[in-house]
This record gives sequence, C-alpha cells and structure tokens, in this order.
Amino acid sequence: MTQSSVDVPDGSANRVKVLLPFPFAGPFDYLAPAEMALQPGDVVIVPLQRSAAIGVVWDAAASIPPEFQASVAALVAASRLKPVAARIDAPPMPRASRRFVDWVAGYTLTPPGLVMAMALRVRAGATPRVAQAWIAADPLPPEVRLTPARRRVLAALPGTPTDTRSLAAAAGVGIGVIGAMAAAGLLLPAALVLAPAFGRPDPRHVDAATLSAAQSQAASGLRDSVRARRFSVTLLDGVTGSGKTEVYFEAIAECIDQGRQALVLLPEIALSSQWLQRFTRRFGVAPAVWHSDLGSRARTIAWGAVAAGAARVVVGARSALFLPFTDLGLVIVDEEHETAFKQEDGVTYHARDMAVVRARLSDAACLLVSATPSLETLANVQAGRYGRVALTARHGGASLPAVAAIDMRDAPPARGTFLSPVLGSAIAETLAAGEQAMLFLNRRGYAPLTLCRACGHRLQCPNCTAWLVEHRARRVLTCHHCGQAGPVPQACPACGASASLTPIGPGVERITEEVRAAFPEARLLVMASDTLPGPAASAEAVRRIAAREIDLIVGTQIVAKGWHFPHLTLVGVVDADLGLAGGDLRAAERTVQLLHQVGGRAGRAEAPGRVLLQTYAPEHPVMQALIANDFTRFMQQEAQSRRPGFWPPYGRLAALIVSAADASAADEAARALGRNAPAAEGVQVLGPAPAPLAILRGRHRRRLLLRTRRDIAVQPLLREWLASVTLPRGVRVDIDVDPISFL
DNA sequence: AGCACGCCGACT
DNA sequence: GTCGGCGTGCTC
Repeated sequence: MTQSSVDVPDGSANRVKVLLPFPFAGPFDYLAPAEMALQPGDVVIVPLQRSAAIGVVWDAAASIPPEFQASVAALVAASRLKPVAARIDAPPMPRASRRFVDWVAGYTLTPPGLVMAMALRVRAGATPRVAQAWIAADPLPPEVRLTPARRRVLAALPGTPTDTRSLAAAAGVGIGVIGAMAAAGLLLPAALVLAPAFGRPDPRHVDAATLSAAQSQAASGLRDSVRARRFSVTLLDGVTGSGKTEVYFEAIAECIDQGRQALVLLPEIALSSQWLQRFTRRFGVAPAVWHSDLGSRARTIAWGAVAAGAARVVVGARSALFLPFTDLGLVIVDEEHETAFKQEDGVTYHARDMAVVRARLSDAACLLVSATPSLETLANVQAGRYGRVALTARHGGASLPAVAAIDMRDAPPARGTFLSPVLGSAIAETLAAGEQAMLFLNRRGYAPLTLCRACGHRLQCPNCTAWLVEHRARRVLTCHHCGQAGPVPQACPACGASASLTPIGPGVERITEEVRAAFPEARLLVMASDTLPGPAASAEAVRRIAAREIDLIVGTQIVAKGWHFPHLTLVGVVDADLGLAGGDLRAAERTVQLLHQVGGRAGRAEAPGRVLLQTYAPEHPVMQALIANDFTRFMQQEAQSRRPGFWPPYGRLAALIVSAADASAADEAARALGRNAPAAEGVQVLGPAPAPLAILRGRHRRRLLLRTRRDIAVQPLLREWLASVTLPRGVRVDIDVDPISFL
C-alpha cells in the first residue's frame, strides 16, 4: 500500500493528499498536524481559498493519471501548503470505497472529486455537510457562565452524543443556545450515535424449504459462490415468475452467515414496495434502504450504519454502490438489463458494470439477475468470464403467458381509435371472467404530437428538437426533454386558424379515454411516472390491484417492473413497434426486453395469462422472438449482427457530445475534434454528426463516436484526443464511455 | 462548486 | 462621482 504522507523537514506536520468534492484534476496537498494522526479515508475540513471545504484524506492511486500528479508536484514545490483545519469524528471512507472512486473516475474520465462527492453522499455542487452531535465538555470550562437555559441543556444531555435538534427540543431551548454553548466550549462535537434502526436480518427467519427443487438447486449454486469469499460474477437467468428473488435471498442469507454485508441494486428503488415486503417476510426485518430522495437525516443514519457494519443488507438505487461498506461480500443487480442503471446526468456510469468492479475490489460475489439478460452479460457468460444459473419454469405450477400478434393491417382500429377490435374483445372476455387486464403504451400524456390541420404546422419545443406533448389532464403542452410547459393554444401559432389543432397519435391518457368509453363499467387505473409520484403512490396502486379493486390498468413502462399481480391474465401492448424506430444500436434488444417484461406480468398465479401485441410488422424478428418465447435465439442473432462491425459487446464505444449555445461554435469545435481524431489499427471515429437531439435545452449538439476493438482501451485515446484540442469558451464536451442511449 | 477580481450602466 | 451586472479564473 502506498504511503500517503511524508515527513517534512521541521517534523511538526506531515503532508497529506485531500480529495475535495469539486471538479479538480486530483487531490490537493495539505499540512497535517501530527496530533491529528490522519489516516487515508479520514473525513476532514480544510481551508480552500477564503472558505472551508470538506474532503477525504486520499492515498495515491494508480489510476490518477500522471499529468495530474505532475501538476500537484509543481504546486507542492511552490510550498503554499495550508494545514488541515480539523478531522471530523465520522467513520472513515474505507479503502475499497476509495479505490472504487478512483476506478470509476478513471474509467468514465470524470474528475475524481466529483465521484468522491457521490461517495460522501452529497449532491455534487451542494456543500457537503456532516451531521453534528454533541457531548458535554468534561470538565466544563470554569470561566463560562451557566444560564438556566444552558443548565437545562446539560441536564437533558444523555450519556450518548445527541444531535442539535433533538437536544434543543429535549431541553426546551432554541437551537441558538446549543450553538452558543458549542462556541463557548461547553459542548463538544461528537459523532452521532446511530439509532438501532437496523435490525439484524435473520437468515433462518423462515424455512428455505418452501423453495421448489429447481429453486433449491439454483440457490445452492449461488450460496457456494458467496461462501467462496472470492470475486466471481454469476448470471441468474430465470423466466418471469420463476421466483428469482427468493433464490437470491438464499445467497443473501449465506452472506449474512459469513458475517459480510450484502448490497442489492434495483433499477427503480421508489417502486420497490413489493420487494421490501418479500424481504421482510424472508428475513424478519426490513433492509437498509438507500436512494437519492432520502432526507438528509435518513441518509446520514444509513451512511453511518453501513460504515459501522450495522446495516447488513442494503437495497438501493445505483448510487448505493458508493456507500462505505467495510466488508462487502455480495452485490446483486436485479433486472440487470434495465437501462435505468445507466446514469446519464453528472457522472455518467453504468451501475451494472460498476457493481462488478465494486465486487472485485472487495473479493465479493456478484449476481446479475434478469429474465432477459443484456447482450453484454450473455457475451461474458459465453466467453466464460461469468457463470450462469438458470431457472426455466415458473414457480408454483404457473405457466408462461401465450403471446400472439395482432396484425393491425388485417384488424385495424376504428377511425379515431387505437385499439384493434381483436384486442377490444379480448379485454371484454377478460373482464367478463372477473379477471384483470392491462394495456401497455410507453408514452405519457394524451398525444405525442399536435398538428394544425389548416397549415400543417407542428408544435415544437423552442429549446429542443422535439415535439411538445399534450397532457390533457393537466391542460398543458410540455417537452419531455427540458420540462418546458405552457397552455394549449386556442389558435395555431403559425397561421392563426382557430380550432385547427389536432392531436396525432396516442399516449396513455388517450388510451384511457378510449377504454373508458368502451368499458364504462370497468374500474380503471393509470400507472405512469406523472400519475404515481413517489413510492407511496405506487405502493397504493399495487395494493389496489392486488386487492382486486381495479379491473383495467393502463400504464407506461413503470408497469414493466417486477410487480406481482396475481389476478392479471391479459396484457395488451398498444404499439409493439414503438421502440423499433430510430436506428439505435440496441433498439431491437431493448424492445424485446421491455415487451417480455411487460408480458411477464400476466398469468403469474393459477389462471393462465396471454399477451397480445398490436403491430404492423408481425414478421419482424422482435415479434417472432416474443411469440415463440425464444429469447436465446433472438440474442444469438443480435450477437451475429454486432460482431462483424466491432459493435458492443464485441468492441468498445465512447460518445463525445460537443455542445454550445451557438450552432456554429458547436460545429467548429466538433470539426476540430474530427480533424484530430485518433488514428490507429482497430480504432475508428464516426462523425461529427448532429446528435439525435440536435438541440437540447437550447444547446446545439454534435456527436462523435469512437469505436475500438475490445482489446483497446478507449480512455487513453480519449485523454490524448481531448488534450490535443483547445475548446473556445462556451463549448462543452461531454464524454460517455459505453453509451447505451444514443440521444 | 464558490468566490473573488474586473470592466461597463443607473443612482445617493 | 459610487454601487453593482455577472463574465472568467483560481483554489493545495
């Protein structure tokens, strides 16, 4: 391990590197007073310019590029070092977390401080704060006056450190009194002792014997991988409804028995109410939950509980990877194919891939779980890098739903409607049988496009290359990319014709209107991200469905999550062709995964389910794969089509998005990058070309794609490339290593 | 990310 | 004659 501090001549202080949560090239050097006995990972306050900043004592990492180290050395030579102001009495950031930060920063070409900011659990930009608790000074400073209020505070102080708010409340004084007492030296800062909010999950809370033979066999394989206490990656590949969750719960049980911590990543933690119930049923207590909407207090408690090892099992969104686990033994990525694992704002990283890295840094087992694994993961299984455990039958005797296409050319909907008569009668039959039906359309709002019948004008977002979407319930036209929203105009803004604006195409609101007219008796529920704001709303929706208070569900892609709806027997896909347009590398793969997941909601209990796909291209390989339920062959075909051009996963890809408020500035910078493009065997640069969203939030965007053979790393090429071009002010280049969305 | 310094318009 | 707009530049 690299020594982080060195002696300076006068011997009174050492030098330490401190990583700050800002976009600097690397850590800064400070003087460390010897009595602080600073260790790598310690959280410290340091002076920065005229103010103070929080940071983490960092040790040298191999992945910090040499050019950064050189610039630090030059500054150190100038000998302008300031001393560390204080060490915060908080759990240190563990070594594995620090190496993980370095790794992610190096891989994504993000300044390490910004990655560390996620690990410190602050939103990049906001000044990080550490929860402050207090204990009484002992002895009390004799010269300080004790007012009655101050006496009450001292009397109210229990033996354990207490945070400002609760202490003030307990003593019946204002928060100001606490602050003044701290300033006077009557109270000393201390680490907040965590409430025992995290019970210990009990691996033997229920008997694992409720598993089927197939499940038990799969579970035993996974248990072995955890027991090995070595890094490994295993794909748990099981059809929808096969009970994958219960199987990987056994791996978690083994991890608890091993005395190590387990992390489960879910694509959409806000929608995980059913998952949490299942966990609690299995282990007797709820796991620690981590996601970005957690309040600052809850987040501090969770962070501390993870660092102290009190939280044995954490379930969270992708950012949970940056929690300070001290002994992580298992990382599970559920629904590993989900594109929600790719973070696109701020630090651009793919949580599934980073989960594998995080597991490796802790000698932990990693499980990737899906009914429809990504081609990346399948290729890794094929190459022998990942193991595979499969579940081929549904749990409890349920059968997989029968999938059929409705050829919209043969059975077109009536004018002004979007549901084929075939789908309409299937819904009627289902409702008549007292069962539930669901319609899926991955499009929010009433209509995706509004057109003037008089002049042909289309209502477009002023900031983006995108149509404005009508949301009739909220009576607005809004842009789904920048949030721009305004009232629906009465007259055409181009030609002034009145009552000429016509909605074109369906969104979930319009489908809801259609089924409400066709099935006036049915109890309807709309599930979309804008109708279910937050976890409580979706939990309530799911409860009502399970309690049969709902007959017909209309939903966007949030219905594709792993819900268990026992009475749902019919799923209708309103526009199965929707995701296939647009020439995206992964369009076909994503459509198969999404529609397969949606269809998988049907027939999960005794009554068999069926899925109807409305399509104009029933012969398309995507529809054929869904109908035949032959996912394996489809993915083999996908692999064949990507292999020759070295497209991922058979090659590497990085996207450069050049953006500027001024179109010609963006063009000029993109061309300059194009002229300096790296040239080598197995390396290719495509572009520049207008990015698919050529204008986004008022910025003009151009894209270049770097594609290399799999054995060539893109990061050194990108670093050299970017260094070769000086960008004029106002021009930004965003780098996306392993892009998955081509927007 | 802050928070400065730094050159051009409406006020005590 | 000043107060202040936020444009760019630096922070160990």
